[in-house]
Amino acid sequence: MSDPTTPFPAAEHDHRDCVNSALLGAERHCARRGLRLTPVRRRVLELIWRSHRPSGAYELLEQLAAEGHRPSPPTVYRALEFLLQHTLIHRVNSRNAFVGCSSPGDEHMAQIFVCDRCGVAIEQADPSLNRQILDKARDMRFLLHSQTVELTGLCPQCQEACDDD
Amino acid sequence: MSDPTTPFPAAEHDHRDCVNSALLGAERHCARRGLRLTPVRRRVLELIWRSHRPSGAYELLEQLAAEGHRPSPPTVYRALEFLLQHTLIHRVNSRNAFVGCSSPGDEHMAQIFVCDRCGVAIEQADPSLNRQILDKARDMRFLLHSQTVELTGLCPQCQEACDDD
DNA sequence: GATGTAATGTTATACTGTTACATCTTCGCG
DNA sequence: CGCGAAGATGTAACAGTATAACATTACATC
Repeated sequence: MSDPTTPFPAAEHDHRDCVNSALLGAERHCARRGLRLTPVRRRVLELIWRSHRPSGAYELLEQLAAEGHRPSPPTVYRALEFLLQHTLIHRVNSRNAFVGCSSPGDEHMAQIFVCDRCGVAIEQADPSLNRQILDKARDMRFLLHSQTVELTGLCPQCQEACDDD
Repeated sequence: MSDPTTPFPAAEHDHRDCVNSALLGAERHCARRGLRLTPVRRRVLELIWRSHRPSGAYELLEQLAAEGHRPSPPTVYRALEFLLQHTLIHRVNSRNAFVGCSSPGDEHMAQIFVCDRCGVAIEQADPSLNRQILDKARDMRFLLHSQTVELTGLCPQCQEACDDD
């Protein structure tokens, strides 16, 4: 059953839609800004979007190697840097991994919810939470540059699965 | 001038007080719970409290080595694990580093503000921010286990310093 | 003092990320 | 077109972070 009360993707969702819209969004964003979504960068983005689970850099390296490219770490890290810089992906600091950004190219404050069990990470940009953080920083006279807000726990699907055990 | 409007430690604050109260707090907490604050663990905690800047594991290793201990990575990581487990320190995920916890032994949701310029990290447990996060998780039917909230930017002191440049 | 558990020592290795420099592509421009 | 500058990729070596696996020692309890 799909559950509209949670942003977590249903197990049976059509993931091709996710990939397509992510790549389309990235292409549009790059085209508009004259950025070069080169084959490596595009491929890395595609690999990251294979699932909603954050991918590690060396995991991506292996996947590229399996396709015959056999790139070296800097190649992948450079692609990741580009994708990060232009907000096509997010870095999940608590896991040293990378996940597709759901509003590509749009610089924004976001929270990332990561499920301990299935590994799925989803992004939320909750306006009132963002506001609260900005207010708090202002109150502290802290000039905010960037934020890492990562919440880990169990997604709704995995809670049900655990109950069944 | 000390500024009561910010929780960032003033440059000229008496840091011995910080260290003493941290160690005292840790000792009390361990005593009450029958935990063993062994020499290594105590020493690592002390080293972390040398400053308000998060320390890396290998930085701690070097400092221990300078004292003649010459421990190996697992020793330090095990001490860190103990200190983390009992909330005597926090891990700063965005830096792979560790900072002293200001309410030792008390499990709590905290936000960490890290200054890009001076490196100082301070901890805040803002109740309304915590509430907001809990509410958000509840709305999403997400069962929250732990959180990483790290905000980077410029502390008040460093903002002034930058203005002078 | 024997015994079981917790803590530490030791070696090796896995995982994550970067430096430095060479080469190649792309693109604007004369 | 050809040239030069900037951008992107290739390559090799290495730096930084963390853990696995197993041996040994210290400690508490009986």
